[in-house]
Amino acid sequence: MPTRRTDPLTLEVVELIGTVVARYHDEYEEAAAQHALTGAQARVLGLLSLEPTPMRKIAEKLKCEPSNVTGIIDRLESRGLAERRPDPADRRVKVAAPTEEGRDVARRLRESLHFAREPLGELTEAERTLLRDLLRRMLGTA
Amino acid sequence: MPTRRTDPLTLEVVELIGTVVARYHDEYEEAAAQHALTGAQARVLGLLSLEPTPMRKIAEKLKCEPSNVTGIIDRLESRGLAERRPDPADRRVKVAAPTEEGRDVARRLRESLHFAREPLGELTEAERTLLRDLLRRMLGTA
DNA sequence: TATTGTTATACTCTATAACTATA
DNA sequence: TATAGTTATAGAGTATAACAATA
Repeated sequence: MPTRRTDPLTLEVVELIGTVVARYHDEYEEAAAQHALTGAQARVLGLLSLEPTPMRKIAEKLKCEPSNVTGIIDRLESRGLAERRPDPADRRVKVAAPTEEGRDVARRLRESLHFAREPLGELTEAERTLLRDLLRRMLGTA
Repeated sequence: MPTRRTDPLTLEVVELIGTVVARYHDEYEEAAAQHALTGAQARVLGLLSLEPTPMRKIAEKLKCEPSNVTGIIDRLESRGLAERRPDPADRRVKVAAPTEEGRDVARRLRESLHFAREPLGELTEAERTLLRDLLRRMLGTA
């Protein structure tokens, strides 16, 4: 059972993490808006650019109901950034995939996400290693 | 001009931060939902519990248009969690303030935000100090 | 004239429930 | 029967524009 700490140091770290979260979120929305995308559209396009994905799977990754994905893909599709493909193995399934333009937008989107890349440039390699290990332990990854 | 790094170490740290952001966001929404609040309502109630705030100021803190705040405060007010008060110094201004029940909900909300408190319990004090300093430098705070 | 808050409008995201076509 | 995706619906957040009250 982990200790629940309320000392000033822990509270400061919590606040710093809150600041990181807020800044990350703001920069993500801003980058999406530069490409006339909503946050949800940008996230889905990012997913698809990694791998064409069935509608249901997209909902799982977004942690939302499958019915919502229909509209998001509709909007990406109407802008020529994504398309629905049949799954030869299961005719119920529709696999959403980025178009060539969609991949291009996703790439430029990724590049405009300076956050946590430029700021990390301020740290030495040893410091980045340290930060990685601390974050891993916080997240229970290692 | 900071260096834009794309080495594996930096990319892993970026991904870890993305994971932190996602987990933080999910836990926040979940905590809000436990009190039948949306994320936006919970954020505003949290603000008000620190200090009664004019509508316009709330919009600035939320980085949204003032017109949106009207509806959010309306919903908090209809649930008896917040109220609008006149500003004696400027009769155009309406100051939103939490009711006693609103303060109580805000307090319980804060307490249910385990994130970044329990995980930090896994770290020693020296490690938390290190993490604080690295985050500060990343954010340009120090 | 400028500012504060509101209203009206339209769009997107969200969950729920009912539907269809496949399996 | 069960599953994948859709449609229909309703609520909430968002931006924009126009408005009333006050400065």
